Amino acid sequence: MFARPDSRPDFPALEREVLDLWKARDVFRRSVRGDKTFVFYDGPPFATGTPHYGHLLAGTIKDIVPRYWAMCGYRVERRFGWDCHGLPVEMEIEKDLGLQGPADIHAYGVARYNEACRAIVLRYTELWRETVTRLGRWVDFDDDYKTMDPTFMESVWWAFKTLWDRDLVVRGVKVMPYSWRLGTPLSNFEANLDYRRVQDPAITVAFPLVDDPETALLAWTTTPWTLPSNLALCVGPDLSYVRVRRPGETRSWWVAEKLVDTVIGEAEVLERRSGKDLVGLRYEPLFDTYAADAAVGAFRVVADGYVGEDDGTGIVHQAPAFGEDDARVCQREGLPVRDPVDAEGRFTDRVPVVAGMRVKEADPLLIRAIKDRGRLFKQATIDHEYPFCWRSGTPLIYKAIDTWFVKVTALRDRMIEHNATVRWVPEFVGQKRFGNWLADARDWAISRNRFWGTPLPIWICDACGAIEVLGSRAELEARVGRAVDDLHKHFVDDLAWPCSCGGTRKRIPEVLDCWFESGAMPWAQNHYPFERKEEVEAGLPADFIAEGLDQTRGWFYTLSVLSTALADRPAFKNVIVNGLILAEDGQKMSKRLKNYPDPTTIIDEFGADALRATLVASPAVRAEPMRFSVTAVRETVRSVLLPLWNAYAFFATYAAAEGWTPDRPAPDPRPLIDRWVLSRLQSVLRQTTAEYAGYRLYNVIPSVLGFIDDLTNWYIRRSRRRFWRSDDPASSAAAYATLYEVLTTFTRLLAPILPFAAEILYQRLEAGRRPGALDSVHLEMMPTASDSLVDLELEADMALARRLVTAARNLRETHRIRVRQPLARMSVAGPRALDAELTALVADEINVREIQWVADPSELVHVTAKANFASLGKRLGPRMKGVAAAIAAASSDALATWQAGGVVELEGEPIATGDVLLTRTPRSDGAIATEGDLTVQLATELTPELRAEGLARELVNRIQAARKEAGLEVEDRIVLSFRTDDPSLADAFRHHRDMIWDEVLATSMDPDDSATQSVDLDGVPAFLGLRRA
RNA sequence: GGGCCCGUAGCUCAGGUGGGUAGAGCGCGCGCCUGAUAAGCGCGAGGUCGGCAGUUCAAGUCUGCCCGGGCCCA
Repeated sequence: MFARPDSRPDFPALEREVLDLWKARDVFRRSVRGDKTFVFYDGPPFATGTPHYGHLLAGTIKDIVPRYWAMCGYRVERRFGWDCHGLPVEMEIEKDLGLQGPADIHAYGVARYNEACRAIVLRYTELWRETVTRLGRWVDFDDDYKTMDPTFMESVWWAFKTLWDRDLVVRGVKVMPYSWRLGTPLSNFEANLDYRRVQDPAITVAFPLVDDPETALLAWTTTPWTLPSNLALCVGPDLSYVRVRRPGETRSWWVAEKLVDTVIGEAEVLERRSGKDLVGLRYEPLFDTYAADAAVGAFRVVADGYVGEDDGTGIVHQAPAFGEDDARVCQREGLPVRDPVDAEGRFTDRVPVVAGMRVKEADPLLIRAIKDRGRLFKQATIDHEYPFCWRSGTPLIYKAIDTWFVKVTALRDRMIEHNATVRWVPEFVGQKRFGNWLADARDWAISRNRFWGTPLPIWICDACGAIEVLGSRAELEARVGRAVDDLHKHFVDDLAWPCSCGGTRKRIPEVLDCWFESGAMPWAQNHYPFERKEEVEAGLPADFIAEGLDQTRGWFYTLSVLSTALADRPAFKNVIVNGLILAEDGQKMSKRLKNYPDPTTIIDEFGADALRATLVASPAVRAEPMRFSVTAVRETVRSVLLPLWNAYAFFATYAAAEGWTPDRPAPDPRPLIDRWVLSRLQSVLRQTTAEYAGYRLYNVIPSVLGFIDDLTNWYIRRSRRRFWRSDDPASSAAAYATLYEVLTTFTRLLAPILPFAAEILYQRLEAGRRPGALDSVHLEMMPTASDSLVDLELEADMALARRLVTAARNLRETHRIRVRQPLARMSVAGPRALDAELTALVADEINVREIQWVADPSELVHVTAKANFASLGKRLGPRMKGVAAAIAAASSDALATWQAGGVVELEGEPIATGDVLLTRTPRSDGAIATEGDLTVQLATELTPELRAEGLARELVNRIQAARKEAGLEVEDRIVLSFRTDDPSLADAFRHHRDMIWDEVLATSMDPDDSATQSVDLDGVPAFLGLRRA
């Protein structure tokens, strides 16, 4: 019936068998069933590399939670998603094709370029599929979604058009890192790739006041080329500024007070004002480039908190086209963006003195011009870090770029309200991190000057500037009068149509930020609203998503923006956020440094379950960083998988030997220890399912570990005899039925986290061996805890019994008395006496003849009292110290009163038993030990009779060892021989002959001279021999 | 520069709303048990709870500042 298990399980090999079984029986597909729906969204990864531990962790979480709900009767669709567009792909292709930036790409041909991107995007998908599958994650790769699918892109257009119609899209400029060599803006990420230490000019320029030409504001800059575009000067509103005059001069200067020494040197302070009191002062423009803007309020002092006084003058020159803060401040002040620099980084004719020159090359000429105007206060150079284009090696500049924005600021309040309904695990991510991010969310720049992405569906008339936004393929086809099958840039850029004004409507060149696409995934994966309309609307918000902490500003955010904008709902109800996985040395995992083991080698060596359990029991499931180490995986095998296997193997070994089958009834009532383990099982079941349901996966493995200890180190240990050569058929039947019930129930509980181990046990314990068993444990229902089986009093009593055993073992060790040596008695003083059955169990375990319950612990120990600060502190407050001292000095009468549960008055305060903590210390140096409220004493005196029994048990131990050494099977009978010169040992052997024969399965004796194997029994020499009968 | 998280034994980590002598696992040392056996169990050593102030009868826990590490943003 049950097969005898392999003694040494090869988990990776067993797991591969499970994978085959799942595939052959189509278990995943069949597990997607149930009449209630649980909605899961899969965040799409970039497939430009191979999966790493972060993906595996997120993948494990994304597997566990859906498996759990599926076992609770929910239908959980799981579709894999691929993020196909975006810069990472483009960068790889540019490298492959040897292209550098937009000019090269245009020359190469956008169509060929984009098709090259398309071809490479799915390069690693097979590898992903293999790894994710091997991990045991159930997710549908066949019905997946890709952000480059025409249906997906069409839904993205619909989403954009919907935002447009709701007035949530605006056109503006954004100051971005810009490579004039490539003619393109870069992402902040790219700008950070190549910082170099360089020398730049650092000049201080004077801006005389219109109303007082003898007084000038001093501004400092390291980019003189931005000065022709100056439109304002900015001060810190709360900084202190002074007007100073140098000795012997008539002119005076405004500068931050803190910086007078560095900027001016020795000077006389004429006037002191805070920044906000300088606001509104008008000054003479430096160049006449944009002098006309004086009419719209340019060339005056404004204030903003970003201005500091650590360097410069505390007064910052504002060129809104070339600085992000400048642009923000000037926009607020109603000033225009003025940019005299073309796409190649050259000055236009707007600045005649340097027209045609690259901005950086123009610096010296401009400085000269400033000097000629008498406006150069100070010229210096600065040594600092400056960003360079990581591809062309030319310095980057910051430059205003035409950009389309989503008006997140208009959605912010609703997003905050929606976020309050989301269960974040851990909580702080939602409340603090994401909450703060939402609270000062800014408008979202969604256009990219790139190629491989979903084109912005915006057409603009080249004559009148009329804007037309499309939301479907059909609309486009209607405009151009033919079918359009692909919406990528190279298919739609040339599509144009006449405008009512007589001009032509042409598409703008930009594509969408690929984050827009991932945020639109709830709709786009189902081609909403063109298909599956009801399904999508019913599926929002999702019940569950999970990603890494880095998605706070990524997917979590874009999902929230779009679901608020499109549906005015939260995007998800529950989210688990995982932390970063670091290498063992605490550094980031780095392919270059090879400071971490390849995930597949870990899985090949230890199995996917071990990896899953390790990851999911780590701080990474609470969004904290985790140091990954092979040791931890090995430890998981040792502490979780092997004990589990051993428990199964123990059961299967004897069930096979005894021919036990699951249809054998268990007696009612069952023995105490069976009721205990069933109670523990139900308690763990209740606790664990609550953790699953609360998405606190990090609590599951720890609570499971406690039960494994109860099961293997106590239940099975104490029940061994009942499984093998039991002399009590009813007890044996109960033991088998109980352990079977425990193992099969526990298996279901573990199935979401350890899907392979659970399946292995299910196949060996149930499938085909029990009527009604299914094809897979993952088609079973998660058991619900049944309160009727829970006996908390019994659990507490058993816990007390185990503490007694521990204390007794401890005493034996300190007094060097091995457990095989029976002792006459153990005396116990404790909180309560155990019943006869448990007392007998403890006596057997620690090998004493009798356990005596002592009512008055003072026979064994001194009792001293201490104040219970927790109960008294609140009541007494400052009087605590005095009362605590009085309690510590309490009389023996008082101590006795407390022990009896009475109340004693001290310092005018009634002190009850609960207000004190009683400490016991052993009274003599006899074999007494205390642990908390427990005191035990072992009677260590040995009578000849006890000594003889001890020797007999030593002998059994030696014979068993010899049996094993001889390679005998468990059930083999033997012929024994024995010889000793020691009279007491000979006596012990004679006296306990029946017990010894019985234990070692001896059927007869050989002559004494056959005993040749020398053994030592506690210092007593003897010889024994044995052979198979 | 800003937001958030982390800092507890050699290592990896627990330590609701402040309250007893700060715990676990691994590693180390010692011992024990055993037909679940290339396992298992017990005991021990090991700590300025990152630092400094403060609040409090009482701080690993609360507050402030500082130091170190990480993620994200600028």
